[in-house]
Amino acid sequence: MSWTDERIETLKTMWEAGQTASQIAEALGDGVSRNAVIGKAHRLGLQARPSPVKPNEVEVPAAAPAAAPAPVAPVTAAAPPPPPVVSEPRAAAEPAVAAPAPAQQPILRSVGPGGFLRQAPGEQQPPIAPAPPRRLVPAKPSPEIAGKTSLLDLNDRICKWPIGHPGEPDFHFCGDKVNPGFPYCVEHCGHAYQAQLPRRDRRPPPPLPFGGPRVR
DNA sequence: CCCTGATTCGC
DNA sequence: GCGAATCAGG
Repeated sequence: MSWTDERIETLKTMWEAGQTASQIAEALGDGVSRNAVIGKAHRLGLQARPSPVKPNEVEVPAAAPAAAPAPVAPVTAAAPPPPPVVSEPRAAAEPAVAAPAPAQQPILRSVGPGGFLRQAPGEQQPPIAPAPPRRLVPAKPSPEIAGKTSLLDLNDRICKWPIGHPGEPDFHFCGDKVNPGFPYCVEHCGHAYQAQLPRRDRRPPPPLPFGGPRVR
């Protein structure tokens, strides 16, 4: 796949929104690597953005007046404006009730009242999986959702648990790192994969993140 | 280890 | 122009 205008625009927008190169690469899909994104971003001229390995360029050789570049601000040059870095709370793990979520050393599997084993996720389908929203997929990433985990940011390793409701301005996804092998993070796996009680004893409907009355 | 962006360089 | 390889910091 080549760099079409749309893909370049997506790259630009996401890059400027502070998305990482990996996120952009996976959002673009089609085997676009992180390096491809970075390379293209640089070629497009849009670079900047704090790099972990490029903190600053101190320019104080001092004793070289002839080769010294022009002074910048004669008056108060000691405080350059801070870069507009929107520190992205990409993993706002809810403090919550500290769900233990004992990983999965043995396969995560619940036992029903009759003593039968339930299927573990991965063996078939999750019993309760939030349905993805239909429609309402912004064609262009908008700055409104910058910082939030939008649909564009979904990939194989971040939690796809929806936060809020589709259509709401702040609708986004959890975005935390997934519990490996699951589509959700450890905490939300605990919400998604619950042992089902027999139908007779199950009065309240399952806590679907979509559809049902507002959770949280 | 994982992650990040920057740079290089052969294609 | 492109992007894998590589580098280097967190």
